Amino acid sequence: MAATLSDVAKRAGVSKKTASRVINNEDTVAAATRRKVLAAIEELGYVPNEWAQRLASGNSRIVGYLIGDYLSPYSAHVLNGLLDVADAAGHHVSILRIDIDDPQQIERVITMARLRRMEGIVLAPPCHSSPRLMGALQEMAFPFVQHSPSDRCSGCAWVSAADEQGSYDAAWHLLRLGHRRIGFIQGPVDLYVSRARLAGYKRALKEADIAVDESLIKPGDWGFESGLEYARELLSLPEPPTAIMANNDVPAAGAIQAAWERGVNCPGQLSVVGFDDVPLAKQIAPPLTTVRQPIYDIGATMMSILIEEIIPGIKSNHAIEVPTELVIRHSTGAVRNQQDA
Amino acid sequence: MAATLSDVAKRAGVSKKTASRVINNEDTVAAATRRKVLAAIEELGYVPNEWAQRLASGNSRIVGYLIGDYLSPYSAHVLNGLLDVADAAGHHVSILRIDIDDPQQIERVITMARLRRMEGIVLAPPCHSSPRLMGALQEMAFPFVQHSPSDRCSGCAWVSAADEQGSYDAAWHLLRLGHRRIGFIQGPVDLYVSRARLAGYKRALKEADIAVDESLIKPGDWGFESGLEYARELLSLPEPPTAIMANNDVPAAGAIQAAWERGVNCPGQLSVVGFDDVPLAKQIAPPLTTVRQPIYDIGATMMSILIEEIIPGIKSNHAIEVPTELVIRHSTGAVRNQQDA
DNA sequence: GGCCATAATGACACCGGTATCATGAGCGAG
DNA sequence: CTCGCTCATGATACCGGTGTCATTATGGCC
Repeated sequence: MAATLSDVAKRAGVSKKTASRVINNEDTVAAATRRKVLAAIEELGYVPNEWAQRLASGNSRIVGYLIGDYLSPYSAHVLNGLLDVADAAGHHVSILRIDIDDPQQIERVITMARLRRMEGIVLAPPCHSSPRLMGALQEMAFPFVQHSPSDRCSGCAWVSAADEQGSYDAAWHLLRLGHRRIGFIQGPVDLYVSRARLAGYKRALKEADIAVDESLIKPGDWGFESGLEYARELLSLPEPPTAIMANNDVPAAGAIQAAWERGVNCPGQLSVVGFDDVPLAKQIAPPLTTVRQPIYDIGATMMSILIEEIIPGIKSNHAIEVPTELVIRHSTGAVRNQQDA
Repeated sequence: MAATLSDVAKRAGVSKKTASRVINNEDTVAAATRRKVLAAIEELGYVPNEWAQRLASGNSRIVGYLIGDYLSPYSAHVLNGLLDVADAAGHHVSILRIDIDDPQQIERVITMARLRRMEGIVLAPPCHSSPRLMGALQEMAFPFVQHSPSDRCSGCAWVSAADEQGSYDAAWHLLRLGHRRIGFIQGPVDLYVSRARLAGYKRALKEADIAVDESLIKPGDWGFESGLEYARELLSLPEPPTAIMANNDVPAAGAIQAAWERGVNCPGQLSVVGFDDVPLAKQIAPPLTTVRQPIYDIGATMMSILIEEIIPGIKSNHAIEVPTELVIRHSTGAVRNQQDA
């Protein structure tokens, strides 16, 4: 059906190899020959078969993007960055979705990676909380980059936002507005980012000479429901916080909804700060003050270092922390006097 | 490095073809032989090379997902459905992102599809508004499914939500609450879905004996900003609407924010209805009344019919409309008497 | 004019599988 | 015992490219 390299070669009156040289822009082809081959390609509408090329040349140029569960808006945005860089470099991105808690699925990842002859993998956050998976990958010497570091894997490559600093900045923003009781809704506590962001919050409080009140710190799972639920709990406290920081914009939106539910004005009576700056942040009312991570850039950077350095085995420092930026919108305001509240 | 089929065959003392038979579960292999081969596979840790299999067998099992611009939260959710079905069927999904307005990009799509030997393509909404692309695909007899129909392509396969009916239901919900002036923010007017949803709105108004006031109908582009902007315009009208329907949840959130900006209470003074029921819908305050589309299922259905019927060339009716469901949350309420407003 | 370096090209094996068809073994029937 | 048939298996070509290395043509130099 489709024209093959042999067809092109025959038509141009050259060997397969010479036709191949033209396609790959090798420089040892005479100008006249090149023209003949290009003409044949044009006439036949030839398009090479990538899979045959990859098989023959021995490099698959396929990288995996491993995400726990489903593709979220957040990971979709990371994926945009991954895809742009991968496309430009002629690499494919194969999406692997797994349930990280199921040990069998980890086998499946390894199998898929080998089945598809992937050359490397990008790991989305919850994935590198699995010691089994990390162990298996390291044992196989399988190239990978993590999105955010993990303490189980020292020396591993990662790209991450400056979580601790970002959280610290957000906390100081609230402190400067006069808030003294600041609630904190964490993400999954076994994740590095959750702990880093909590650490930033605590560092800021310490600098401001405010004792950490553990009753104001709640766990969470990055979901909307957890933000909603824990914010309700915080607002029900005998002495509720005047501000809530969430580890992520989605639970921050939950906190705003919790305030709305009971008629607590935001930012009048409750300030809320998120983290990430996903599209949601500016789509809610009030628009959310949040710590912007360059999500797209993190994706692009991970793919760059994976393709350019890690897969070729170039040694370099693959721990990249990118700065965050506090984006002040309308969900935060000066703390009111008690009688106003 | 990795064991090949030849290695397995050698170790098991059989021919490559027999080893291949075992791998593909062909039934003409003696039980004893099968055991030997399986043992060899186990010992060598053999995993077949999918690309070699695909090259040799002549079917690539690759399908494309073509989206305009970037992967949005909405298309990411469609993709989840696509991926689940594709994975189960052993197919790969290759994401193609293009700028639909650039004619050169259309060439690129065709080239990529041929380069990667894709067997079919799923087209996300804005893509089938390009007559050039559709023409090229039809001319090549390239298998594809559209997400939502397009009038430029009669007889083409598509899967879509019941847009007209969903919009009609939403409009009646508002009518029953007593609303007589209902603003409408459309999506891109050249898209089928935009027109279908507008048609449902008009049908409901007609049934309720309400004349369509064109000043209440605004265009839009599915973006948040357009919802915000057009809602501002609607609220600035001398006789503003008491409710706004948007073609999509994102601009509906924009409408809610526009109301918030000027202190218009939602749903007290303004009801807002969206469309799609993306996660955003329940993450805003007030939670959005919207028309739920089974987004994931639409993705899954598109992939199913593409793989099972369209690529094999089985004739059947590939125009599938899936029902929508009105989800009533808190952004809609009974219209108030004028003096309250 | 003869020699050698260099540029251009082709023959052929190979990547890791599958498909076709021939062949040999085993077995029941005549 | 032999024929004919089915079942299991293997030899070999092939998918559509790339890599290696040998070969041929060309040109510069002594």
